[in-house]
Amino acid sequence: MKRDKPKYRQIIDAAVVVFAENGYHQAQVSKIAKQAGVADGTIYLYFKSKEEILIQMFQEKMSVFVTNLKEILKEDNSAAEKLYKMVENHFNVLYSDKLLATVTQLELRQSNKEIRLRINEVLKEYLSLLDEILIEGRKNGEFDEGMDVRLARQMVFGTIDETITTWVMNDQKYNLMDLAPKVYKLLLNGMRA
Amino acid sequence: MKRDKPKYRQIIDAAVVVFAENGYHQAQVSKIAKQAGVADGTIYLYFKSKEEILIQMFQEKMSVFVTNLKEILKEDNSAAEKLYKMVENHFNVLYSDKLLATVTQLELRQSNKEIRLRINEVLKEYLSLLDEILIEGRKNGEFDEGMDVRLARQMVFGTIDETITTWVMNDQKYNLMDLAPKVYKLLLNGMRA
Amino acid sequence: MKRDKPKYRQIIDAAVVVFAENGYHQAQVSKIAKQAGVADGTIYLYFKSKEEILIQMFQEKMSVFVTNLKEILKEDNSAAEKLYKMVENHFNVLYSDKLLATVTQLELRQSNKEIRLRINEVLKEYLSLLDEILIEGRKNGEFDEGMDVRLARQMVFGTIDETITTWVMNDQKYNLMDLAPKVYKLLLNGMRA
Amino acid sequence: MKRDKPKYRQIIDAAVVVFAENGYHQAQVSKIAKQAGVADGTIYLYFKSKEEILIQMFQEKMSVFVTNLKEILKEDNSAAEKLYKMVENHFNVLYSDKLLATVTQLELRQSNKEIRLRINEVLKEYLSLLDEILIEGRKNGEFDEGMDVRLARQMVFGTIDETITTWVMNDQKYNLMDLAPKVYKLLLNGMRA
DNA sequence: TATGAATGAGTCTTCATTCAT
DNA sequence: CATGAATGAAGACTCATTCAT
Repeated sequence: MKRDKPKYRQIIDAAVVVFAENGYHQAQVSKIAKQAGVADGTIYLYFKSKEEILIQMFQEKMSVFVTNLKEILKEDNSAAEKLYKMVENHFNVLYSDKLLATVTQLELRQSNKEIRLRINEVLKEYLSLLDEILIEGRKNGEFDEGMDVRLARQMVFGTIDETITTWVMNDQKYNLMDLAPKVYKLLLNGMRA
Repeated sequence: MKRDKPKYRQIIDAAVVVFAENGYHQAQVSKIAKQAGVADGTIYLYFKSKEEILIQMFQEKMSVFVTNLKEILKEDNSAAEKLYKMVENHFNVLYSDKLLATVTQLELRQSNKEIRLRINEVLKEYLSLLDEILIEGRKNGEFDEGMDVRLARQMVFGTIDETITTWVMNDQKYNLMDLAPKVYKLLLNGMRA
Repeated sequence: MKRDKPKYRQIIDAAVVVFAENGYHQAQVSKIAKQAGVADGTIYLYFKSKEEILIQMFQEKMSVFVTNLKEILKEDNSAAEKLYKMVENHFNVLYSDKLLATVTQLELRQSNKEIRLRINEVLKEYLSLLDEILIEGRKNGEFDEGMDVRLARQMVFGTIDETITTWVMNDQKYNLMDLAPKVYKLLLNGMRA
Repeated sequence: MKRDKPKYRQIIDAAVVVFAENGYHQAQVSKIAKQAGVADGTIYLYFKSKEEILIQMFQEKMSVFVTNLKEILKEDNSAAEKLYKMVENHFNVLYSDKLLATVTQLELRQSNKEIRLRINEVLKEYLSLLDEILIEGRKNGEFDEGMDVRLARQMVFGTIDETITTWVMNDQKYNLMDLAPKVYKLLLNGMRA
């Protein structure tokens, strides 16, 4: 399996650094290769194209969000508590890896429509897990029974996303983690019965 | 004044079409010129660069949002009602001009960081007006007095933005306007005292 | 006659300024028009093309050299004295009009081969007058009777030209006129019997 | 070292041909690439820009003049003999490579001021060696002790340059080498004590 | 005569990808 | 597996010239 080989990881990690430091359009394959310590051509032994690096990088990194969220879902907590942990986790992953935050919130979005559609595919699993929380909360009366799950999910994700993007655009100069409880409270109110 | 000349408008309108149909990076200046019915060089009599077309187009179109929102603020209504009208207006403007919706939600974001910073400048006026609603509602007790206005604004804008982007990504195949009251209700709950 | 109309002169004078200040390749027709205080299109009522401005400008300015040199030839002096006055005049004209010096020594030479051939045509009259001095001097024994007039002319003109070009390239920071007697002496020696 | 690779030389040689045949402004990079038998992009693996080709080409070719002149200076000859050999060498190098003569005397000068300043830098070494001859001759009494070396150098170089340029402009239709002794004699007279 | 808005041909350079070694 | 030299397609922008007014 290619993904387990050390060069595969080297390249993915190099891509995060190069995208964060140079922006999407200045992230040439040769820069990524240099950062990874391999030859340009070697990239193509592991990835079909430059776009593929981007997508696989996103998949790799998203898997952390998904893995963590699955753990959160397994715990014996209320839907509200799960929601809180989900928000906190989302903030925490990007707060802990500021390069990654820059890449996901800014640079990645400069890719073309087709890539972003594929990125959205990757996001879907994460959003489904979020839906599970929302459905559970609606069923057990924590959230409003008339709540539209799809819209609620868009509110949760849209709010989180906007909050983090603003933080990144402001050069990450305030403490993102301080916002987690406040964002949670706002969102919870929105959905409460 | 260049902005009042017919060719200026022709080019702006052509740019919306070409950006929507081809995406930012496939929107060659020659395509825009052809769509506008002018020579390539004519573009540069009205715009300093291709990027400038994008920014000016955004400014022109954003001014509709701002103008409408200013009207809404003048009316003698509760903050909640103003919020409702704001959401409805935002949805309506993009629902009424589906090409524009594609451009603002998808294509515009492919531009580089610098352009997006300038676009954000334009957005600021709109977001300030939104803040006015939120502050008014907080003051008169409609919204929670402990509410963080900046976060609330990010929730409102983030939710609206995510909702519309999802609609565009789904090829605008459902009726966006149906979502306005529901989105409003979710947001209002979030902020209610 | 077009040459007598005021706009013709305005444009020629503007061209000297614009060529000197911006260099040949940055001397756009629109800049010349602006400097001359006329519309772009007006240029083409007086000149067939941009190249034509250059050539006519050179002709106009060269005529000063020629007129002065004709006066010098008429005077009742030895060939050596005429040569001295010729050198002095050449230096003086360009020393007195530093913009013109920049144009003739640097900017004009950036034009293409065809233009420079036409400029050389204009130079020919001047060089023929120089030949007259050389032939006279050779005939009356002032200069070496075995002297090749064409080569001697190339020495005289080449030396003058190189001297002035060096002065211009050094930002005209020393006094060109001080060099006239020394250059004359060098050249005279070269040709003396 | 890039300069030792065969493609580097191929491109330099192709550039001489293309510049000579088409002139500076009609010497498109794609023409040079075609003439060199490489892809357009390959040019940029060896040269930073089109201008850089010009400058490096000039440096490569000028080095022949300088190398030869250094040899001449080493020989145990009078300053006058060295001057003669210098003139002869200068004529001979360009007489032997008529394409190069066209490029140095005509096409190179069409480049902009900045490039010509860099070209002048390259010339300086050559002119310093010429100065050595002149100073030596002045010291040992061969040349006039009151001679201004800078002016004498400008006479020597200006005369040579003008002679060769005239020869090139006349389509190199007479034998340049025949002029060497005559030019030498003229110059020597100019400087003789 | 004079204007100046409009035209559209023309080119350097970048960089993702390939392939001979 | 790994290399990195070579490829070549693609596009924003300038500016001399025209022509309707």
